[in-house]
Amino acid sequence: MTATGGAVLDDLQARGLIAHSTDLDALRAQMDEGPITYYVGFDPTAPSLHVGNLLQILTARRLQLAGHRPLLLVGGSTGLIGDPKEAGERVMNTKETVGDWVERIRGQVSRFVDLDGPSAATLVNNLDWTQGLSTIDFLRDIGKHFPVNRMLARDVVSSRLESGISYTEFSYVLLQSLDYLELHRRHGCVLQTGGSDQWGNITAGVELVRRSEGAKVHALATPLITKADGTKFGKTESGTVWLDPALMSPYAFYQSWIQAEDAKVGEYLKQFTFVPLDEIDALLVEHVEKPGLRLAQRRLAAEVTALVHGSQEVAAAELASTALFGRGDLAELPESTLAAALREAGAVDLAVADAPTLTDALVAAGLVDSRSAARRAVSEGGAYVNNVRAEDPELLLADAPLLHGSWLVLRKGKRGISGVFLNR
RNA sequence: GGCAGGUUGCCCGAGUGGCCAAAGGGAUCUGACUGUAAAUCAGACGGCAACGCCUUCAGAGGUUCGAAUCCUCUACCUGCCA
Repeated sequence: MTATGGAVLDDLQARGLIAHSTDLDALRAQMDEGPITYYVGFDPTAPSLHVGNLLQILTARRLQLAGHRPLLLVGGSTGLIGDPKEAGERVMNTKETVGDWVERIRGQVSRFVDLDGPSAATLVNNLDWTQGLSTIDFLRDIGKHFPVNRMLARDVVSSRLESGISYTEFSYVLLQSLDYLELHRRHGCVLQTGGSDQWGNITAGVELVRRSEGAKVHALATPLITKADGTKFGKTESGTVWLDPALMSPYAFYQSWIQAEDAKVGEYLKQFTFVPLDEIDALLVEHVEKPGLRLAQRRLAAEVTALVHGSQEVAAAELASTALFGRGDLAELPESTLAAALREAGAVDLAVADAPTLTDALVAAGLVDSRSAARRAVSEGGAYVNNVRAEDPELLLADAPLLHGSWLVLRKGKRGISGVFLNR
């Protein structure tokens, strides 16, 4: 944890955070000589960062804790262009939208690092050096270093040649490479980190710095985080796991980690938390003995939620989770606890006057997409009221056994929970 | 510019006049088992005032008692020839 200099690379490696790298020994030697400056970039493609980005922020934080200086780049210009992805051409967002997202993401990113002190982080925006750049200068100074035959050979690009790729996206790699060059010139940056999906862009930058400055700079890529079945991590049934509490409640965020698979929970603990490795190993031993207790998942959820939302939110999420998923009788929970738990998990207010039925409530709570789906859930035995399986989709909520006179706990399946507050 | 083929539900992909809300697979959801895990097995999977009705098969129009299926135009994609 307190590794400094180049030893931090051992920690990264032990945590399974290095999937690709340039010359690691040379990097280590340079880090041992003194603090280095490194950068990681985030493109504003959404109003918030997600857990995939979190891994990058935390990796940057680990390096900072080891005494190195982070440059956190939010891509005001690259976000306007769009990194080519296999799925196809990206939707172009307006400059206003991207500008707004840049601000939000700068705010998110800066919470995870120290902005003061000897290894203070600096926030940078690549709009600063692309705004005034003329096309002619760009093509002469940057473009000249990029052989099109090699650009075409890159996996993402070649996979897009069939389906089509715009010149805009094709050019993206030049901009990201330019970022590295600029940061090298302006800040002496000698390391870029990022996800393995960025490896091509990152090494292109390394190459550009070498060609135009004759300098040897470095790169590290974290692995693609996957679930046990090999699919991409960071999605729940409801979509992306966002860091912004406005887009995903801390409770839902906590839940997404609680549901981590046994086969993966150890990896996640190493990659997404600062818990010392020996402590993680000890925890995993315990977890293997008593997997049913889900100790590893609980610790993981608590640690990551604390990093992103703070320990107060962890307490609230834990309280809500224990209350709603615990073995105890819901009716025995004090009203304040129950209400707090349900407000945390998400609750809807319905009026007795509207004579809402179970079907209405399932829809209103967003547990199902349609009334058909609500009826289906009931007929499949997948709908529960106060943890008791419901039989009748037309059940009037007013006739249900209300907790403390006005609350119901609605559940669909194993994990979908919502509260209903019935107004009289 | 010419010729040929294609555009189907979340994705892939059958279907070429009625038996089609549309095969099959994937994803997803639910149940059983269990631990808010995985694997396995089973079921579901357009909507609704629901044994019926409504809206879907790129878009618009047409033929027909009846179209995803036939015709016309438009848009986009692919291959072959210039």
